[in-house]
Amino acid sequence: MPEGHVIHRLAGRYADAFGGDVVRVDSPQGRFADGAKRVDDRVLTSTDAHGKQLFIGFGENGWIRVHLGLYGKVAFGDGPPPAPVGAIRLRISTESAHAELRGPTVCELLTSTEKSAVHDRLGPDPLREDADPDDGWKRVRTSRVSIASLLMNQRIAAGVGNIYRAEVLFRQGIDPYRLGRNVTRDEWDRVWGDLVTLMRDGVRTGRIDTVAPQHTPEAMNRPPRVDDHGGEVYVYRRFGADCLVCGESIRTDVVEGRNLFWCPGCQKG
DNA sequence: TAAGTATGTTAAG
DNA sequence: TTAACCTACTTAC
Repeated sequence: MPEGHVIHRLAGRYADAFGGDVVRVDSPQGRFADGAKRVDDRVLTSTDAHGKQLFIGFGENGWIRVHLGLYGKVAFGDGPPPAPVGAIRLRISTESAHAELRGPTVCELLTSTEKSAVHDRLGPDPLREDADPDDGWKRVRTSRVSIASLLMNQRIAAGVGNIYRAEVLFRQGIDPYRLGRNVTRDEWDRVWGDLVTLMRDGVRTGRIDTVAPQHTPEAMNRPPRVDDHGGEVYVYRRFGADCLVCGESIRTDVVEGRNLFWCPGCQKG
């Protein structure tokens, strides 16, 4: 279950396991059988990640685009692949390693032109070197939509999902219902900078911790809750519990179809 | 055994 | 705005 950090991590894992190798590609479940056939026994040349999109490159033969959606998962293992268990959409393997993809929203083979079109409809990704936060700010500064809605928009900050949305707004003390046009440039810069820090940590650790020691705000002097996803968070899924900083009761609402969590005490105005 | 849940997106109404 | 979709796992009955 993935926000951008998971996807960038996967790009690294695929590259480490298979980069430069001739790989077997198939689709035991069958739904990617045609695409798999076209890159089977080819060299896996490179990988790329932009927001929640993962790209696995096969040189002139194109790119596999994967979007995990809500449920998608990849399981890596050493050695040749075992007999398939469950619905494996995409399996990549050599004699020394294998990777099994289950449950993605998207798994398709693209040309490089089609891949470019995907990049074009995504905004800056805090995890990419080429990201320009001004591209997101241009949309935020004039928007009559709430910042909580805007942070779900992949054209504004690609890779941000429901946990990062809730936690970054909490850390920056911003009311999630504040309209984009009422967010200051300084606040946006701080939100962006915090996303860069948090998401880089996420790539390194494989989970979302909002309290890594090097950037813990002084006010956050109590330990966060360990969420079921394995990360340590302050507001995500803590509905009804006391805020770990100010003690007020954490609230929840559905915004952009997703459960938003925030602290009415820490996030005013 | 059935229902509910999940870090997401798209298409139909 | 709502429903549909991809899968596996947990909880309720």
